[in-house]
Amino acid sequence: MAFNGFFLQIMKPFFNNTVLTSLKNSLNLENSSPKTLKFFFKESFLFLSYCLALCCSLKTMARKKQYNEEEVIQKAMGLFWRNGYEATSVRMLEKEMGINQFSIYASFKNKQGVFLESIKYYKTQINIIKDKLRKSNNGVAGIQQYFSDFLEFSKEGSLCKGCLVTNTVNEIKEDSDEIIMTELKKFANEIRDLFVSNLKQDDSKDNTIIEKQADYLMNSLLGLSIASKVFNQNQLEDIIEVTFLNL
Amino acid sequence: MAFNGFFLQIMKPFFNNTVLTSLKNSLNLENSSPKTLKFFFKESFLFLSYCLALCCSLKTMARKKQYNEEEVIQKAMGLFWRNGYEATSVRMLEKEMGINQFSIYASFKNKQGVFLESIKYYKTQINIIKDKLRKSNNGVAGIQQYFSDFLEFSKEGSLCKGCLVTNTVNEIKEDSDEIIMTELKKFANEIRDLFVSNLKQDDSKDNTIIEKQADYLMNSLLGLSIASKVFNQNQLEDIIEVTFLNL
DNA sequence: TTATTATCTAAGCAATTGCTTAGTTTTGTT
DNA sequence: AACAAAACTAAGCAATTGCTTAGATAATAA
Repeated sequence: MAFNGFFLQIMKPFFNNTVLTSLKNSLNLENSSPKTLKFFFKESFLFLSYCLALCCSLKTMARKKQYNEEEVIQKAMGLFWRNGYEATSVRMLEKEMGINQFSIYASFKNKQGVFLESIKYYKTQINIIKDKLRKSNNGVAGIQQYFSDFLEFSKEGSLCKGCLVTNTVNEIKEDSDEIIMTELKKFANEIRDLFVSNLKQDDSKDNTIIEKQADYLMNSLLGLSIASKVFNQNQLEDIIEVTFLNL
Repeated sequence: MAFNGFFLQIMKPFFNNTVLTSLKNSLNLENSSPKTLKFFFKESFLFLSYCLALCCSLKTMARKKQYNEEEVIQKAMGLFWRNGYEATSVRMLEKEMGINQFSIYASFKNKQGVFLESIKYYKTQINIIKDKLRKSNNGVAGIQQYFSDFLEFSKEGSLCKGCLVTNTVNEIKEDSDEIIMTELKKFANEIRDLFVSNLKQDDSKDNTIIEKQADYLMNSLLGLSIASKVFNQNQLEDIIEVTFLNL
């Protein structure tokens, strides 16, 4: 039996639009807002009965999703990268992603959700140069190449956008968005671990030196993220050169 | 003849409140908004006659200013430093500075004016450690001490606020506030020049090396501004130590 | 052709923002 | 005590913000 308009009409008085959409898309309540969860438990009996009815609905959807989520997230990531998190409004996202606000909220729940998906996409892209470093097995020279690759990666035409993660860490306050902060710190630690791994390829370095040098390299990378917006290409290359003189 | 309510009443229909306040405080039209200037020129005849009357007003003000501008700017600077420029609303400034919004606009013209005054004050404070570096005549070791002094300077209790200038550079987009960007770049160049000056105390360095090392040090300082918010004290000290191994 | 869902459109909401207004209160001078 | 200006208070404005609603339209399967 198909999930039909009759059931939807009956459920409407109990759930708002985005909840209904969520219900249709998935029964996964993970990350639902407390308000939504509270409402769900409050109407648990009715909810259960409708879920039963929903589970009976086996027919494929009449209309397939038209926009590709990865494509629109890529566009959103670009905007966040150029503008920063706070200065990017949902209306700007709507224009850049090419889908309307309702679809944004239906697919990603809220602005933060769009941003977190953008960070995930950013990770897949920067993984290209991280994998290059991982596979190079080239110790410090590999890390130096990573720095150059990173500068190339952060360019958009003549515009240098720095690192999306570093930009955002410096922009939002820790207490204002813990989820985002946690993700960003995780990301930074992954890069640091990679540096440690490559530094360990030099048997002459003991662990204390390696930890210090890893922090030193992270600091330089943080600096480059900002410097890339202010210094010219020659200066940036010189900075990398001097950075690696004694490693 | 005193500047009295009669003149003020007559001028009121031609000027808004903040212009009237400005008129009373000063005849300096520098940095007046184009709208204000246009209005001034538009009513130049009337304006000139009132200026004449104003110039005749020799009596001292009945009531002295009660709040100290430097004190309130110091408080504003602290807020901008902790929160960032955009995340600091005028209502928050009002609370922190302890004066009402009208007085803020009367004294500083707009939010940007408050921020620019805050940057000026920030400069007077960081000049303490810049002067220490300038007078130390201690080459690279003096610069290293400056790094440590900077970390101490950026602390507020256990909170590390980074560099007010670096924070803001990373937060606002270049095209969104040119006046602020210009001030911030000027500030950075002053510090770089100081580094160059100290590096030159080592006769063995030629100019090319010095320019490279100055950029390298600026990059490290930019990095520290962010790192100071994330890394612990030992890590920061290690970063500085490793940074100066290359010089 | 009909049913169903995806996606859109237009409008709206409450809160926040930078800034202004008009009148009131406070304070210091005469 | 009166006068004059500083500073305050309360309210307001237009624009922007994140997010929601209700109905309409488009696209696909049956």
